[in-house]
Amino acid sequence: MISQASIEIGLNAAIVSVRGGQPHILVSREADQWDALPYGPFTPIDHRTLDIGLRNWVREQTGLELGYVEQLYTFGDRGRHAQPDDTGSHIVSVGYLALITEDPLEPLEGTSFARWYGFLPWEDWRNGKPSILTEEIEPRLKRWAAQMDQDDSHASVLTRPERLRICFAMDEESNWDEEKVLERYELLYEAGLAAEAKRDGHSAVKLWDDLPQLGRPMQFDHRRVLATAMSRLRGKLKYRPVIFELLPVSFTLFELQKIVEAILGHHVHKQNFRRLVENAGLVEATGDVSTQTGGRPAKLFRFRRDVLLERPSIGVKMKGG
Amino acid sequence: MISQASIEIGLNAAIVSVRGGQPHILVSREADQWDALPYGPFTPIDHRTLDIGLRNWVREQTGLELGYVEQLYTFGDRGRHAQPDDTGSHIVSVGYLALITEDPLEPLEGTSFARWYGFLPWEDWRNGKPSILTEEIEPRLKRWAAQMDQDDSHASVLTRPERLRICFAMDEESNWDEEKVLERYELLYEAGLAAEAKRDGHSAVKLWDDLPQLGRPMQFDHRRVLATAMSRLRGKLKYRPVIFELLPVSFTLFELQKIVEAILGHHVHKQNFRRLVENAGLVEATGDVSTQTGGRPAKLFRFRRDVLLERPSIGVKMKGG
DNA sequence: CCCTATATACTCAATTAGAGTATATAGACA
DNA sequence: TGTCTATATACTCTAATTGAGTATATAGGG
Repeated sequence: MISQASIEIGLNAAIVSVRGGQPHILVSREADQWDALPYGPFTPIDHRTLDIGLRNWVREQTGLELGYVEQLYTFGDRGRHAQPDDTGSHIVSVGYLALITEDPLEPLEGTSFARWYGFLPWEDWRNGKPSILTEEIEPRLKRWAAQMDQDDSHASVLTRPERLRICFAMDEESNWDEEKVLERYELLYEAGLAAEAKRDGHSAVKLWDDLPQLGRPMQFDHRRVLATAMSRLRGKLKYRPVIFELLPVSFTLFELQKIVEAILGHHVHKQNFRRLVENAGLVEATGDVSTQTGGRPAKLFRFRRDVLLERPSIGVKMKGG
Repeated sequence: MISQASIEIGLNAAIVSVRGGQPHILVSREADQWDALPYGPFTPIDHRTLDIGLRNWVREQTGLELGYVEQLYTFGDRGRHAQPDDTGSHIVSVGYLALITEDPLEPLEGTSFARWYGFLPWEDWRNGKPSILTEEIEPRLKRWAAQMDQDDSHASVLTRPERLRICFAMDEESNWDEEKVLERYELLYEAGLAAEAKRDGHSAVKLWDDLPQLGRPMQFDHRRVLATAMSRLRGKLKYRPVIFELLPVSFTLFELQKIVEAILGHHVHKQNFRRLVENAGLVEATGDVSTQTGGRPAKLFRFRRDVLLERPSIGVKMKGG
């Protein structure tokens, strides 16, 4: 009698915090289950806007008070494993990115912080090219690109080798683009190399029999949300001063640099980084110094809130070094 | 007996096309009603993803086959006039941006193309600073900034004068930031200067009695979606070659420039624009020339699709001139 | 007092961006 | 035919930005 199944709106948040030089996200972890992002339904009765709804259940569920929050994307095929005969309610999920500082209070029972490069290990180039790329991913992607079935020859304007080149820099001239996190994950999913693809019954998985775990999988489409968050944050860093949402009120320039590197997944040129940050007027000295650095004491800085009033585009653009 | 009202997902699209030097959007227009964006519900039974759903009902409703499509934002307070006692279904709306070329076929009955600067006239600086700013908007915004009520003294980290400075460049040093389209519309709404604010019973409207129409209003929150689309497109132009989605297969560099200027809302330096576009390898000469230009014949170019395989970030960054 | 580790300052070349001048080639029209 | 006008296209110049490197400063540890 009902012409369409009911729809539910799910909000899930990638809540990012850098601790001990590693970016982490808040996950709910249960035995024998993949990790999941904090998730809550949107109830328009209680909350006027999506943002308010998100802040509320995050507070209830984790005890955290979110500061910076940004909507990422709305996915209609949550988990991608809704079957055609599925009569239950359909879930549309709205992904969010939230940033918090290395935090005083521990999250509540059932949730914990997990390293985000545990889920997407090929994204961390701080110690050189990750071996998982050379040893596991690239050989399989090459096989997948060579094997061209009719099924999706029309699926894209680009061929599979071209897509590998763009997303994974799989030839000599190409450069690894740190912002293509989502594109890389989607491509791995499509090639059947993400455990979620197997769960969803994706056809490409039949190519592989002894597939190792390529990054920790997550429930539903949460790894996709995480990849979206990483893409967005890596991009936004370069033209908005969002990085300071991850830092304490006062910090040394080297601490700032380490946080930036943790997010970008590669090193930056130290001297140029200092120049950029200081010339852009992003920070001001507090007058204090930190002697905890192991060498000459470092001046402490704070974020200059006035930059919000100044130039429209400002951030920490910087390529490797 | 039901603990929450049912939720409906609405998809609406800002379908942009430049015709005769003016950007237009497709609207459905009825007598005695404000214009609305093409709107359709998302039915997960029929369409696996939101994008597919969008393309489908746009085809049915307007006869258009969309090419480039990009999700903008998901709003939970659609129309913002849902009352607390509203027992009907709640609508979450997902905004989309779509780009089509100046089109051969006319849209179906009931829909038509409307100039987007008709809705947001203060955004078009191609003929200098719009008079609506100096004569209507700025004096009222100054009054609104000066009048500080307790209601929202805590609403923002920035004061009202600071926000005016950032969004509307309302002092000597500040520059108009063409990408802040959404922020400007939101501020006008908040100041009670958008007709939609009056419709929604916003308290700030009581400041004004003889308020002229500041841009054509739209139904629901559609002018907000349009502003989001304009912001996104103006930004994206600068680092992705999306502009070509609005152009025919072959074009002169001046035609390309005119389209860019139409979107950005200001003029660019002609010689530098040429240099940028050619050096970036965005286009290649077709070998033909166009004598329709009124002066020396102009070489015709086409978009070089190979750029998609090359540099990760490429577009037409260019400030006024 | 030297060694090491980090902080901070400064230099230099290559590239890019903003603004302007100069030249080329069509049609219109005297 | 020649000149005017309008547009197209090429080139110059300067300032700012970026990528990469060298040099110097100041702490603690042995």
